[in-house]
Amino acid sequence: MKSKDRLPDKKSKVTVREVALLAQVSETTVSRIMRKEGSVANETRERVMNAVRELGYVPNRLAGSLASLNTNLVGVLVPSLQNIVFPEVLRGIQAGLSGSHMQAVTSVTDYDFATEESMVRGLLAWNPAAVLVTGLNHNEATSRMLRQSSGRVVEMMEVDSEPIDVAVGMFHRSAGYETARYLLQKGYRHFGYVAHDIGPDRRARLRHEGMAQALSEAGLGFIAESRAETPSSIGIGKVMTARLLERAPDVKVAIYSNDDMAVGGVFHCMEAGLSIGSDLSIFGFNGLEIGRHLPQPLSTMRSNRFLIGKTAIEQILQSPERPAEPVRIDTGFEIVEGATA
Amino acid sequence: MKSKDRLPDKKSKVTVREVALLAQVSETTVSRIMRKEGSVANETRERVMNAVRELGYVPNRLAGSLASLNTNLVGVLVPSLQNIVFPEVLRGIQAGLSGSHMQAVTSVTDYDFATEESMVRGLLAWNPAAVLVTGLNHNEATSRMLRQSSGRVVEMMEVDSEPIDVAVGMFHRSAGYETARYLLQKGYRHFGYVAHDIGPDRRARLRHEGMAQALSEAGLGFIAESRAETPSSIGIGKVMTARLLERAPDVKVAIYSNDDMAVGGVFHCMEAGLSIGSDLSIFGFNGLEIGRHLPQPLSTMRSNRFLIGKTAIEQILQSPERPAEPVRIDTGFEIVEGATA
DNA sequence: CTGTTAGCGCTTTCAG
DNA sequence: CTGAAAGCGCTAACAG
Repeated sequence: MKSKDRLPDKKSKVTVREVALLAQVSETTVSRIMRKEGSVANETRERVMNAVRELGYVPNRLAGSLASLNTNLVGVLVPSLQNIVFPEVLRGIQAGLSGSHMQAVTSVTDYDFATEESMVRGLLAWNPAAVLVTGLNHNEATSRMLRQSSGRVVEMMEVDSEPIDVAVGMFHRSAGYETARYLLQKGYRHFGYVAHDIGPDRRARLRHEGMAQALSEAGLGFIAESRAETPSSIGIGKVMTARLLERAPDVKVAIYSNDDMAVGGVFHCMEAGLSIGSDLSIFGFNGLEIGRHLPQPLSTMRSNRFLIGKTAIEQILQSPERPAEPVRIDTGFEIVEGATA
Repeated sequence: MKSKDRLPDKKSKVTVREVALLAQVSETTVSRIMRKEGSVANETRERVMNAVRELGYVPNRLAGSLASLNTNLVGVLVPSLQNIVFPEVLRGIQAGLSGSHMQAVTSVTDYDFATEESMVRGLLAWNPAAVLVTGLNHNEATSRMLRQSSGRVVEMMEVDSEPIDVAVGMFHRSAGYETARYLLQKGYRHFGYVAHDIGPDRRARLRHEGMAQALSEAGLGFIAESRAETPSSIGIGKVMTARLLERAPDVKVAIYSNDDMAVGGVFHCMEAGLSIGSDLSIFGFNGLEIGRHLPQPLSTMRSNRFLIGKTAIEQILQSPERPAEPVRIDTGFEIVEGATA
């Protein structure tokens, strides 16, 4: 053993008690100093801080939070980390959190309501200051727990229906509607739809509904739809595009459930020797970085994912209390005019 | 108010006490039942569970963990969520965790040692059963805290040097070396290097060292290097590739710091009308999904990110105690033979 | 500016 | 199989 014997013993835990003893003050004073709250004589503070350093004291938040009846925890539930969308929401959350003393606890539901329920239960057990969940749909038990929980509840990504406390996101139905309107105005008449498994993805379904409505108002509809039974990926986007064109070779523009799928469509066309924009036009959803850098920039609809995460945190930082009426914050969406549609 | 008055009052918190009172048993018994530990009469158990349901009781883990002196928390620290690499590690972690009763608390360091230090301090305050950090390099204070902490410590991603407790990952130096060897064997002699800002990215630096060594052993070296001062992205990969070729038009193969950068290189070539594989060959690192689906599949080196996360969790689940000697677990790497090099 | 006194809600012996 | 008592480590009043 080469370590100096003066190092704190790893066995014996150091608590406020040890620090107080060493610094010759009360535990309260130590606590006050650690929390940077109340006023303390400079001389005392230094004595205590020296003891803290000497002992390598780290306050136990379990005890602190239990005593003060409030944690600095924010529980976060996202459905997936498979594509870059939710990591970007998480980045927004981290950005919003930085500077605050809050800490995020993240779990992944895999788009499954039962999993969501057990994770919400697990999160609430920590008495978080807030819980951020994805979407406005949950099962009965989850909704009840969230409604009854003492902290704030933010439902992220969509504002299409009424939230429990506050919702931050966009209107997916409108996004779908505007997508179809945009393409109709560009003169397209032969529409196809390519999607991942949107069964568990209510927001993708809402967008599809909006598109269908706009088309129907124009006396049109999708000539063909090609839906996978797996989560979205570039690979499955390629496969589903091939399938769409086999089934309906006269499709002139394909709307995709999201950018990952759309990029797959772009790659399919490149390989099949199809000219994108004339043989087949492509429109995505999300506005991911990759779309901007494709040889022909992807036409798509930007969702403001980072902003959603950041705004969600700003909301809960603003007030520890729920508003009298549920609030919806629309982070909007914009058409990204690319070269593929 | 349309809610039934029989619903539990949202104001008054329910604790073991309330449940015990309603079920006519002691708090101890309630606690035992909630923890599924020790033996209880079936009749009693049912009475208690009914009370639990009626009151909507959720045990407070803060109190529980404080009393039992151990949490089911796993603290996780990753440097970034910008590209899909670390989300995939997190997926592995979640996968390893599912079925266990552990919960992950994740934070992002932004490749900054000082940030890492404060986050490690913040995590340790929750008395986690384990902490998973990225990489084997930390600042002095962080290393000390990790060494002295009571739980397990896993250092993820690399095994190039000696860990504190257990390291799970690959040898990045060897990966770089093998990359260059592979390309040398294919007959390449004019090498270029394209990178993001690898200052804070020790693993990318190790790979670069490995490449340089292999080249030097062959009496060669990089003709030109093009390094950005920003994090990796497809966009910056494009820009840096253009810059490399301006500076050194005779480069025949470019090795990239990772796949994001390499995909940018591919897109640059497509736009510039360069034939990939003959005008310029491209080699990445990571083996991301997108590379497999490019019109010409990307030649790259697969890192097993999901496996790293999953293995890290398996290690800490295996034993709550640190091994006598630090352990390194090599998750390996493999050349992915694509069409770009 | 500092200390005293009570808990926070749960788990843990240890008896019965 | 069940309960009583004694904390876990910290913070919140309230005095002084």
